[in-house]
Amino acid sequence: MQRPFSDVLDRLRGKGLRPTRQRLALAKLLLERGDIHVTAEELHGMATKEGIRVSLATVYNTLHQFTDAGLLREIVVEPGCSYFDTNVSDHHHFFYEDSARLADIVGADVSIARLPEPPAGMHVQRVDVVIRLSANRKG
Amino acid sequence: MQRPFSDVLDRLRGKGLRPTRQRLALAKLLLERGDIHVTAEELHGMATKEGIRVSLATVYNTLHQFTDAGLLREIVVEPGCSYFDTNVSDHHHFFYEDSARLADIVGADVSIARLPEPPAGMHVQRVDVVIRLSANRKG
DNA sequence: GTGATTGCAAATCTTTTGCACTAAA
DNA sequence: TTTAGTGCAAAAGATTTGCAATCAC
Repeated sequence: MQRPFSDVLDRLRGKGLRPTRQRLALAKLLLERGDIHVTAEELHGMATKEGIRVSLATVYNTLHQFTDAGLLREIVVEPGCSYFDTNVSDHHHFFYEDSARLADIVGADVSIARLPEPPAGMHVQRVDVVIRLSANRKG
Repeated sequence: MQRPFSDVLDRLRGKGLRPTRQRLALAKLLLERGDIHVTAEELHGMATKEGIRVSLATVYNTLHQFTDAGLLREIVVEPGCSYFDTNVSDHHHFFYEDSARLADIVGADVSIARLPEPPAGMHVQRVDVVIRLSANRKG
């Protein structure tokens, strides 16, 4: 599952994104560690922790460039904060309301039996399913 | 479907919300005109247009009080802006990405065939399905 | 070199909050 | 009266943008 460094570089190049120091470092953080969901703030924190110097503005810009390039998927489940998902395949999410965490649902575990016809002149861009979870009351 | 004024008043009272001039006016705007989806800014605009003087801060507070009381449902589909839905029954949404509009999907038109088991100690609070639509390319 | 990218700080946008004032019960 | 609710302006977050400095090619 782990891809070699040169692959990240190629993936950026393949999308027409110049592989700058910052983009490479962020791409490695994001794409070489399985499926994760991060906010811009969190990714900035991860970078800082690893000694990568990058501004928060660049993190935001980079996340959106990666999203536009199809390397990430943006998910909004709560007001005031976007998550970015490194899993860009067709899948849905659990959202833990108590901890504000997202988790992927294995594709086959949710299936939509019937989809309504999209209105005339429209086509379906994407279907998002979010299952919101709370902790059971103790006792 | 249209309920009389006194009913709005009773609904507020029933929820323990003191029926102030502002709350009554906003409740009438929201609850006496079928199913709608509004942002705080839009509702404030609607109120202003009808000559109802109410501050944007009060609109925000009121929307959240109504949501907590179960009179509205909050929906987030894009970063930086919440919608409030007057339809609080179980249903899902179309989201028109081009115009940033929401529309209800009739309940029976979407059905989820299989739901994954919620993780241990968790229960499902709500399932949100958003079908994102774009206009077809002309030509 | 040259144009794309970055960093910073300032700007923007949505939403929340503190607090004196007003109104409902 | 007494307490909840309102308005305003200021604060708080998340995100974006302008622009000079820097980097990839």
